[in-house]
Amino acid sequence: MALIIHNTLTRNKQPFEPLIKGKVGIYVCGVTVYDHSHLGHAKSAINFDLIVRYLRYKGYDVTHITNFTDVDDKIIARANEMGIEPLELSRTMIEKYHKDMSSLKVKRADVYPKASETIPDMISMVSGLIERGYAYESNGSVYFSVSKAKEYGKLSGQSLDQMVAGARIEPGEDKRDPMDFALWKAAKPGEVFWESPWGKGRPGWHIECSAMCLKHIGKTVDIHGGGTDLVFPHHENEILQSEAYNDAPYVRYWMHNGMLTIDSEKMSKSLKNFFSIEDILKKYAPEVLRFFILNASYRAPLDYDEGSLDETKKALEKLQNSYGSMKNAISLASGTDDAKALTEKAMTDFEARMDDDFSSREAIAVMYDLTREANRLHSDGRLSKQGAENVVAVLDKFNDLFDVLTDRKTNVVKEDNVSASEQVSAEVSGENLDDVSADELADEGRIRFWVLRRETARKTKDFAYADRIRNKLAEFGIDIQDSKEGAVWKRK
RNA sequence: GCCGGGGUGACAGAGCGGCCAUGUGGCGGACUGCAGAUCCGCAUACAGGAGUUCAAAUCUCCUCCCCGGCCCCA
Repeated sequence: MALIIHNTLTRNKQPFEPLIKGKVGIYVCGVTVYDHSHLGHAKSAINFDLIVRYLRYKGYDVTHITNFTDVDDKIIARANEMGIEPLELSRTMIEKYHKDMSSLKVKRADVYPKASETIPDMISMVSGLIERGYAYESNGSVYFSVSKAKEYGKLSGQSLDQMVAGARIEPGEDKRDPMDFALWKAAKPGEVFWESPWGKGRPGWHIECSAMCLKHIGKTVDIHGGGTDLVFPHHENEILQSEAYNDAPYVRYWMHNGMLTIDSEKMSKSLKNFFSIEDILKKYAPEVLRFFILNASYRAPLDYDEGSLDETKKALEKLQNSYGSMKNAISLASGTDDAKALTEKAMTDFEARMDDDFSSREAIAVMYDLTREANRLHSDGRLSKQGAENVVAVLDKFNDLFDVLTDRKTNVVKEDNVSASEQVSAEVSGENLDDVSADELADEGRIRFWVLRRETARKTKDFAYADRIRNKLAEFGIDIQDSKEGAVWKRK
């Protein structure tokens, strides 16, 4: 089936056709690095992580670019407060960003261009725009003249007339028209600056993305992504600059992720209602966070509140449990059903959902359907070893994209994998349960020993003792569950 | 004010013309020594009003409410 993508430009879903067959150039707006990343940034990164992974899954040769804005008013202001150089601050924050994202298992982009390293490209673009009559210099700054633009507002639906009503010129700006925007800003005393044909200064915000797209992908990029908050004016202005400079369509598909909200309000640094990724990961596994984000539509706003991650954690455990039990069943199942009918349907449905604008939540629903059916086969004793393998293979494919299941080891203690000596020692040994220590249980053999003792106790209907063993091991984070295939233990 | 996106069962969140979403929670049942896991079943769901249609949560119009953007922002 063919992939369709929702394009902000047309506000419709369209079949995806890259400029060059088989290749995709995707540019995703990155962050302004003046502070730690929060959950909202994680949402954007994880949404696009899945999109890129799925494009690769579909066989496209993908070039993924994400920028860092490391030259900006807020960075300068923060650095001044801290008494350090702006680029030093941004360098630290970039490192932190990479660290956070890798702890969330976000795959790296192919290139992370920085504004500070793209200055010459921006300068030549600005010069070109002046030459072509789209921009003008004024007191050391350069502005893009919106009155020269042919199609103002085609992405956001804004019209110039309406915008002009509310716009005003800030003191110290030298614009001819209030809606004009800065391509290059003359340096104020004491600020970082670069030399340019217009004197000392630094680039405006919008120009960096245009320059980076051109440099790393080309005149036309297949997919340009970012948060919905960037649609206007950032992306709108990028279109104006790039199309004026390149004489080519700038972007084929605009993709915008919905904002993460907290108690229904947008999470943002300025509102001070954010949670840093680092803090959240102290309480929850990265898989839980990924699942929370992927278990929703990338385009819709996603509301976070106190209980959402706890609920997500339970929901994910359901899949994880099935994954674990299917893995065990590969060696232990005894039925004859190879589950082919299930797994083939699951794969078809899964891809159909993902092909429909990366509907991850629906794709997840398909996985729940699959595991429910597989669990039923398994508990009815109908699932074969091959069947378990087939189910695991599908879940692994799913997981290559979503990265939410872990290979956490579960261990089955069952008659036919227990040696005679283990059995004897479990029966005759008189060791004291109260002396059990974490050190002892570091040895899996000792865990098996206690699990076997418990089995023996259960056989002789000494349930009080069996329960004491289970409770004792639980104190050390070892969870024992009885199943038809024997006792299963795992470290929590 | 202008431009977008929404209002779905206890809750979270899909679907966008006819058929079961899915998950969490609740209740009942199966299995089990117990626990857990798993399975099965149950619950006045589609903001309100009018219309189109054989058929509407899904299309059209109106009303009400929420969120985002319009300075920076994923």
